[in-house]
Amino acid sequence: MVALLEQALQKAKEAGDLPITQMPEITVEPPRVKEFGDFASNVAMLLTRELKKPPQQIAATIVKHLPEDPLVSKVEVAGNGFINFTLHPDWLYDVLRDIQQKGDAYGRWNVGQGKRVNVEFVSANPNGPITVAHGRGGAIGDVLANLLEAVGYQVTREFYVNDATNSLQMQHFARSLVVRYRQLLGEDVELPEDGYAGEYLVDIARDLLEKEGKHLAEGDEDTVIERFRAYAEDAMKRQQQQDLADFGIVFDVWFSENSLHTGGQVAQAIEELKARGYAYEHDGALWLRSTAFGDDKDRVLVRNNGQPTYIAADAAYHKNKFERGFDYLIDIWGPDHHGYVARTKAAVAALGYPVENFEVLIYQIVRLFKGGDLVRMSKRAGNVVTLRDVLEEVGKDAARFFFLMRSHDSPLDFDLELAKKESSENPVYYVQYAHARICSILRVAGEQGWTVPAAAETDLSVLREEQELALMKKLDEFPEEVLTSATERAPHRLTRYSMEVADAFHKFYDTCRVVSDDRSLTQARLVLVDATRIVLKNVLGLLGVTAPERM
RNA sequence: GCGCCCGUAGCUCAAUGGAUAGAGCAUCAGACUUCGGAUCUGAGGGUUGGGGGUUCGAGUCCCUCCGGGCGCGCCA
Repeated sequence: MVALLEQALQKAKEAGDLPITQMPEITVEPPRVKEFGDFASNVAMLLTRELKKPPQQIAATIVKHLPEDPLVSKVEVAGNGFINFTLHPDWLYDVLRDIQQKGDAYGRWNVGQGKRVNVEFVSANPNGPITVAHGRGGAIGDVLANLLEAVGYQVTREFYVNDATNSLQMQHFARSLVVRYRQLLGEDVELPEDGYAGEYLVDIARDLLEKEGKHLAEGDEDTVIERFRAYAEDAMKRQQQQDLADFGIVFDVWFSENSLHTGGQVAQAIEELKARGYAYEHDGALWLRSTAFGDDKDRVLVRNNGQPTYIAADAAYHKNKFERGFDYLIDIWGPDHHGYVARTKAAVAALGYPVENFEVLIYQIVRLFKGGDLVRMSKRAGNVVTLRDVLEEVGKDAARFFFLMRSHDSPLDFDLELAKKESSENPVYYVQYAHARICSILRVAGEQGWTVPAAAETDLSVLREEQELALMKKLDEFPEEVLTSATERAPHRLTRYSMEVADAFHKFYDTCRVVSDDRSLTQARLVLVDATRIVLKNVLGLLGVTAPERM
């Protein structure tokens, strides 16, 4: 279609009908309203400025020069200048053949050409369980990673562990654990003011007591704190790994912040920043000149007590990622971190790395609802709802799907009651049901001796019902949808698309019987139904949601 | 005060600068002697927060105002 339009423009130009100097970027898209045909192009409008003529007139000229094509059955110029193409249904039959031939690979691209992308997400501190908020970041990151792989990138999923032993948080965390441990021993001690009130610490303390005995809190304070810190952190990390695995996320790399400190990489990054002239001494501290790269103020790299700050470690971390050979870095952060985007980008730029290859995606908050009621959460009070709570309540599939029903930059209301419902109100069931229903049809067909025939050898031209054509068009959109979702960093588009496919299928099912006495119609519909199954399986696969054969 | 995100149907949200702004839920009215009714059909419902601008065309881009969320540490 694009090629046809290009030829038409070229011919019109040569004929002197359209004196254009520069070829416009020609795009073709399915129109909103199906009466306008199968594909539409807005080239004529794009040329109005240069040609100073109304778009309809330009469109008419283009159409006059449009070469004949056996696939195109009708070309019309709309009143506003759109050029609308109606195609012979044959092109849709090619879509089915394409799907059947490619199978799992239908929807995949190679635009990434094997370039390496590091997607860093979740990165929860090792001082508490994975929460629902992390769950959202997890779903976004994991599915974005799937999408990038699908379009041809080589992706590494990475979790940054904020395990710097000297951080205040980890110190408070360790102290709180010591208190819980002593309480279990019957001592009358209370949590410090900045302590962690969560029940999970009691569980860890109990575990510690059982496995290591009751003498762990003896000895000088620093030794005790460090002992408990190391134990708690390890236990926490294992639990996080398990929770995420149960959520369907397996990281390739768990990167330790502490290793940057102990390995000298933080110090090295600081030296490099100094050498490049982007670090300076002031008030006894060392500052990063982040304002040189658009930040509102400069940031402290090394405190006046000699301790490096978080941003120093982050500079070293991103430098490390580029040094590991990644072409692109994508960080996925929670809403409370958006203030750190500018300074982190500044650090990357100051170190001389291509900042345009470093993206940060900020997702917005998650509010949990139970029926109509908001579930209140507060980390300080220790009543955080964990990802595990949600998984136990609604299951992995519903959880992942729900986290991806909204754009990442829109707040998300997660209704636990709805996610649990086994009815059409629940979109994840709606989509899975479509898949199970297809499998059921194929089973029944199989029992009657039918198999899905090779599409290339099947007469598909009997597929003429409106619902059949609509379904095929929807299946045709899949590869484009994958590409857009990946490049726009919009994994949530997949949930919507999956619902549209399910919708188109259910409408087809309602009007068209697959297995019938009509041999050629049955064969053609088996191809269509199986192609739908493949697309549903592929899109659910990208979402990390199972495609059940029975429900 | 400054920065980021958001404001679209009763509710929750979609919509590479394109045509008559779409879904789901909710509400109301309908449809199975059939391969899975966890389904389908239909109806009502809108000044896209207000006002300016950019252009062939703006929910989308720019300015401004209003409203909401979050962040503004030598914490991570």
